[in-house]
Amino acid sequence: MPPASSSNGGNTSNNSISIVWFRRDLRVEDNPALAAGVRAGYVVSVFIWAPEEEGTYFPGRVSRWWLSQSLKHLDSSLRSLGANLITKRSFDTASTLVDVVNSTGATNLFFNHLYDPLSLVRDHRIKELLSSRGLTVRSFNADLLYEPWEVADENGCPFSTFEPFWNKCLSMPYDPAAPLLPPKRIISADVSRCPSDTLVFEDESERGSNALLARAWSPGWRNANKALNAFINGPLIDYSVNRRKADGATTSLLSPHLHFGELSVRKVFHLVQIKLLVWTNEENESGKESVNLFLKSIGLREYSRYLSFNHPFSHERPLLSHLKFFPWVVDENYFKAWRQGRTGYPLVDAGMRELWATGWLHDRIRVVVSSFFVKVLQLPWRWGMKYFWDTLLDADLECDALGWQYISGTLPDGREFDRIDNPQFEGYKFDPNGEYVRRWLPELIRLPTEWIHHPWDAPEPVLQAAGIELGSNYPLPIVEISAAKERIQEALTEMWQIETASRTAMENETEEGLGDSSDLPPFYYPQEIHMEADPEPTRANNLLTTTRRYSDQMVPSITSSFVRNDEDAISVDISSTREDGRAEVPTNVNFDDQTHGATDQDGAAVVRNNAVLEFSPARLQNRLEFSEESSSSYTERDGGLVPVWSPSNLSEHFISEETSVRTSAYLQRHPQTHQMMNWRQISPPEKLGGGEHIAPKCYRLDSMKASQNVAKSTPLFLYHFADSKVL
DNA sequence: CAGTAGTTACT
DNA sequence: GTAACTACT
Repeated sequence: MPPASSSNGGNTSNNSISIVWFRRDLRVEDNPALAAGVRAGYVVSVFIWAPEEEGTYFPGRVSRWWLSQSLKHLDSSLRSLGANLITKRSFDTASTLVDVVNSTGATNLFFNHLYDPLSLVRDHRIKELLSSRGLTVRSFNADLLYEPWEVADENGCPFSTFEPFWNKCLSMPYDPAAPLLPPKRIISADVSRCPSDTLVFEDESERGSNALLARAWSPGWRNANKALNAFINGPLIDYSVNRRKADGATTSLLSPHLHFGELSVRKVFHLVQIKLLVWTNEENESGKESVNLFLKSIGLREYSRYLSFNHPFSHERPLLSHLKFFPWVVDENYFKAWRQGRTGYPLVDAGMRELWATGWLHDRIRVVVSSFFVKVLQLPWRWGMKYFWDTLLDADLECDALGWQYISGTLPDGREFDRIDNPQFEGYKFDPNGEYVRRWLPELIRLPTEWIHHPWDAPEPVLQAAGIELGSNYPLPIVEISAAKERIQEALTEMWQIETASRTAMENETEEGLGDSSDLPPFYYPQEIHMEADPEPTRANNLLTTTRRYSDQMVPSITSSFVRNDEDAISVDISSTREDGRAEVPTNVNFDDQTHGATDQDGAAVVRNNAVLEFSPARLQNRLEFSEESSSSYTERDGGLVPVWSPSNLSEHFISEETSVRTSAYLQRHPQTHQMMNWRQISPPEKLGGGEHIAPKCYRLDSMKASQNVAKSTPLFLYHFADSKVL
């Protein structure tokens, strides 16, 4: 049992022991949790590695590599300040934290907020658990300019589109908190009874590929600052001009640093603002435009957290459900061709090869390949998002969910669904000279620029001269754009039919509840995910060969995932090893076996091999203890802010909220879809009574009315600060 | 002013 | 490639 905290008055005395729990805030500068720990006295810095808790979103190889490097960097910084980083391998973060409390005598726990759905639940649980054990638990904003609950419209409701959200952020009455300097020194607590585990982030097969990464990237918060300075004093001024070039380092390249919190976004914001002032004085219009565009991309990152916080299922469920019945193409061969860069569209293929080889992709090209995935191949977007998650160096659940939802047309302000971007035209836009394509598709290296983005149109002699045999050493288009357009229209027709049938079924349904729980079918993701074919185009043939090269970029298999179970028993079975040679997170690490089978009351979880995370709203709801309270005292800037979940009925609010979100242009052109969906969703059948007369009210497309509906609808999560009880 | 050419597109 | 918006004749 930990020593009970004697001072619960809110002011931690200056000689108490604090755990500073590092997560995705791997820096000593502008780290409010660390600063609070230093202020309070003795510090135990701890990082807990519990990837199994992430379920499906188990970090990919390159992401794990970055993390391992970043932790080394942080550890050396902390050591030079006086306190090393304790690293723990865990299968249950909460019980590991309790262990750390017990072995160090800590009375405070400080950490910085995260906004992904898993963290929201876990952190809330941990706060409850440790508070109940007498600890002072305080959490801070280190990841955002403004906390999600600080940014609301004039009615106090969350925004549902980006533009007004970002305008509001830029015109807040107070500036984002000024960045904190690093502590001058840290007084370490006695951690002799709290030894570190050796964390293993790569296995043998991954080592070679990872060594290459170090040539291109330098993780760590000091390196992040260098990269920031280099960008601000270099490419930033030409950002507006250069950002459309697929090739070359004209973007900031800061996203992996930001993902792991090596860089404070508030510091980025402040430094960039200074440039804006300078260029405004100099009347440098393109410089100003560049800054505003770059800030907008910072804003999109903010918005991704904002969305995730307000709609914690945005990574697995469309925000607008008007495509709920869309018949996606469930074709693993298409998926494979896309991953391997063998679709026959040079810009798409070049992008996929680059991603595969480097873990990096220019923002434009991400749009191109994901749009192709959703619109041309019509594969389920969550496959694509998962693949991005597994392969991107800056894989970020919130950002990627936002991106894929945008591409898929399931955001209120997204693009229309039935618009297909043509990679041929995008190719000449983003890669006018074909340099990017030739770099990643050497088989096309001798093809003239005139044909580089549409080799299928090239005359036979040209192809011959270039050494290209379509269908042999470079594929013909896997799907024609015109065929994709037709298929989209057919599929939409089919979707409306299914919807109508479903609505009819609902009308005849006497029992309630069937509809909502079935909204989210278990996430099926193809299991055989490797990069099988040899990526080197000179040797590649058109067939999807099955030569396996495990040493290269692989998508880690879903070896084990948490499945939230309805029973409150935990059975952890991590040890069962895989027979095949797939990449997986190594498990040969030191960990305490007693955490292994630990039971706790609400984190019920079962690890099953090859199980896929199922994390449905209904189940989440069951897991949360909702608070009755709500509060509007959002004034406190930091410290003690722990979001508390408080809706009465999660799924109901979520769905009714969907209906009031401003409709997209697509819906305006297809009102019948919208009408049906809303009609169905707005209230369960048994409350409908007459039915007919309720429907028209709910799908009114008048945007003013719609925004009022947003305003009136109960927010999905009413967060408030429960810390008055604790501090 | 209408019509046309040129441009830019997006979370 | 299409839509939507600018600037110019």
